[in-house]
Amino acid sequence: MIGLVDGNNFFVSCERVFNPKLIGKPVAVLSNNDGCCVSRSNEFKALGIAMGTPYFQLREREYPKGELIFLSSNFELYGDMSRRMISVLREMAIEVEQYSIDEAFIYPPSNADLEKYGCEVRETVLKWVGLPCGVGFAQTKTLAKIANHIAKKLSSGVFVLDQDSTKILSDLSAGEVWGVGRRLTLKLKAEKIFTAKDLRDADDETLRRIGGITLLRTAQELRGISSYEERDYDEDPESITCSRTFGEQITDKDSLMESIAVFTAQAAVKLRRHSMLASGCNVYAQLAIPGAAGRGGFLERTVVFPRPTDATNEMHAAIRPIAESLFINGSRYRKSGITFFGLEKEGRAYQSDLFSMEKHEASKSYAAIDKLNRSFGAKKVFSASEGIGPLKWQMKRDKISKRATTDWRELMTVK
DNA sequence: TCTGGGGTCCTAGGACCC
DNA sequence: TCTGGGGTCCTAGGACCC
Repeated sequence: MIGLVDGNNFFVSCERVFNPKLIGKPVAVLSNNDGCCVSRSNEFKALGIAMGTPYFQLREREYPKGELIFLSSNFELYGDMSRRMISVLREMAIEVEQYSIDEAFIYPPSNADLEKYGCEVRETVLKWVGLPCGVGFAQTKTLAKIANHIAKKLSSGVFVLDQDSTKILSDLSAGEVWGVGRRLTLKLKAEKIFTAKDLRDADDETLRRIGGITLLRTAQELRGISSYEERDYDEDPESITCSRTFGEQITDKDSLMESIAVFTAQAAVKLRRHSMLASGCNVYAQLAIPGAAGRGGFLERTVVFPRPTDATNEMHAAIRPIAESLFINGSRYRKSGITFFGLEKEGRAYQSDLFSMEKHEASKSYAAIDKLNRSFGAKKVFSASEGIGPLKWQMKRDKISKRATTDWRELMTVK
């Protein structure tokens, strides 16, 4: 049996740990730039406001003043709380596969009474970390996801799906199954596949035709046959991205180049954290097209580095001349970003690198720079190309809470 | 007139996830 | 006027190799 532990309303719950006044109230955490609601408390959900609703729409609606509480996202806090939750799970399970910031698959000890064990896991996470979660057990990951959904509606917060699941699957629409999104739901409807049970019992050829091998695997999982390879979600990534929508749109070349330099530097920090080298990157800018709801208008360039590298200055040098061609005079830009690809572990490339001495020196200085920036706060040491004044395109986060667990200067004070 | 088969690697695009 | 960011997997097609 596989278990899925999933934090309830995760970002909101993290905020409540350090601000108990938020308990019992309708609270939502907003995406970057205070764009839209990405995490909602139960009280907020009860008002019928959907996930992803733009914040500006809610500001205009008729709610009594102060009834709804909005917070900017504080990913430093959520990331740290997530690490704490996972470390509790590691103490209690045979194996843990973290799947996302707020959920993990766990393999329970053999012979465990799952109902009881699930409750213990739940209570320990709540007591030690302060976060409520749901725990679901089943034969496969897809079924464990379903068990978890049911668990969250129960007062115990735990559900074991071990008997025949036909009744449960026939009450569940196909679109709610993990791996079935909006597009697939439409295609399935055309084939008269409406419920999770219909999906489970559909014939393989139909499934293969409309959703490829991925959909076939989903159906297998519903049948109780594990079809996902065990994957360690903590292992090294295949690509690393850093991108942001600007706090306000920009029209000048300096700001655009500055933003790309900053995102390059940030992505390079992530790269070095994994001890990896990138062989190149895609760098892009998005034009602000009125009424396009943030879609379209992407300009993109591919840059191949002279050699695989993790040194920010080498990247800046290679990217700058090519990125300049993204700028069109008189255009407005809403976003820019960068994705590193062709990632490899540092040691492997090291041997084939003729200039390894030089490379080694660069790595050492960036290791020192990363350490300084970690100890003394972000952007204490940086390249001038990242901009020295206030950055006018920086994202808006007007309602951010304190980084209560990762910064000494922002600890809670008790009166 | 007749023009193989099998493999790898890379990229772009689509779909999905949280 | 104002709608996030960071990933994964699969597939198809092209380039290239023997």
